[in-house]
Amino acid sequence: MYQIIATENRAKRARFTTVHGVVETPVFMNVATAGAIKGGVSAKDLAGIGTQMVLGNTYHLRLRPGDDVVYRMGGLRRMMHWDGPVLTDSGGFQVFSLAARRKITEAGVHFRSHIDGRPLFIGPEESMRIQSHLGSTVAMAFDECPDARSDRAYTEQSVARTTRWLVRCVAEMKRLNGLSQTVNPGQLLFGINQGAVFDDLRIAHAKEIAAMNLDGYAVGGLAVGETHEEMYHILDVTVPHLPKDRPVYLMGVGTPENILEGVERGVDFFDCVYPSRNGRHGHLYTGKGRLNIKNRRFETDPRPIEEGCDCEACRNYSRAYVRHLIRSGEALGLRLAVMHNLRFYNRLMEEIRTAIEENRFAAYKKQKIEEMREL
RNA sequence: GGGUGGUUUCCCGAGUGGCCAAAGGGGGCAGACUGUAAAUCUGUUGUCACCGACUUCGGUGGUUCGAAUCCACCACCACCCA
Repeated sequence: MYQIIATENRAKRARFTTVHGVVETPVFMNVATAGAIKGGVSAKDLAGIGTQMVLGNTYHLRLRPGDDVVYRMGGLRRMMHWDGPVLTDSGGFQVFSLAARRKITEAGVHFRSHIDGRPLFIGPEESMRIQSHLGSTVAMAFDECPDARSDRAYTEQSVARTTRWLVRCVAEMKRLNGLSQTVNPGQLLFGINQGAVFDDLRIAHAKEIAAMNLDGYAVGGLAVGETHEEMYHILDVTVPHLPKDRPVYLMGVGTPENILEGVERGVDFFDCVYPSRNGRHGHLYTGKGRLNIKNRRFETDPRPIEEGCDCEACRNYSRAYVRHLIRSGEALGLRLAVMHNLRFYNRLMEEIRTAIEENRFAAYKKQKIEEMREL
């Protein structure tokens, strides 16, 4: 159930109620592709930093440990000991990121495993079955995420195929949810809008999938090579054509600024590898901008990563220590850095929600973006 | 005391007459990363007045048009024999 609590222009503050818990939006989902936040952060750690929802991946979990294994272990949520809602991506993004190792057909996509090269086929039905096995709260439709620079002809036929795949996803999910032995009754399905940077294709596709009465709608195929201006423009023209009474999810995005811009354009859900990956690489977020903790200037910096942050790293350790740990390849360094970044993102979303409730999001956003450029 | 091998740019380590400011690795410095093939990848790492010049390969002297590379002596280091 999706309930809008407050709005400010197109920005929405909403509540998404699922069988696995309530999600207050706008929300940033923490990315746990293979069933864990990379960098040594556990589900229990997430509970302590305000994470509401995590994301897992069909392709990765299918390969290892296998969705049948996850199923036998009681589903991804139980296996990773996460009580809250989980969204699983469909493998659609891997059609893009593993472009060199796959072949697309009408039936689906033939991959070669990035782990051992073995063949793997995922089509709409397979993706739904795997996600059902994983026991996620929200399953994503199996789509193709084309490169932002794809030409119009390719994009047109790609979007048309993604739509045909969506019809099959809906049918298969309906079948799975209707089985008496179903793994997780009531699993939700989000559709995905595509169309690269072509306004008319985006709009036509949005209208087409909006009519399919899905549980939520994602805008995919963004932040894959186009400029920020193009991404914001696509949101401007696309989101208004998605159902007002369903959550909107901007897939894979993004930077704190991208998120603020997305919220302003009506987005509820975000996810991105940035906080975890950048954390592992020593790029730490603060309200005044991003700092590369590996830089020499932090060698003897006694301050916490960010003054006033309540994460484990900032409450207990200096920048100098975190710098040393990261540079030394210590697991603790990765963990502290990732925890800090996730806490930063979670806190940003908390502030955004409050700002919308208090009808001052526009001012908050403007000030936040300015402050984040101070470093 | 005798013998053999060695001493290369921050470190390790290639290089045995010109294509060498000198491979490669490490370390250092900086950058990239957006539904995670990513604890990964890229650039850079003698000096400068930097499309060119200068200084450098233990030290000094020599051979040569030309030396990190050849010769002599010296200084250290390693191992072996007394």
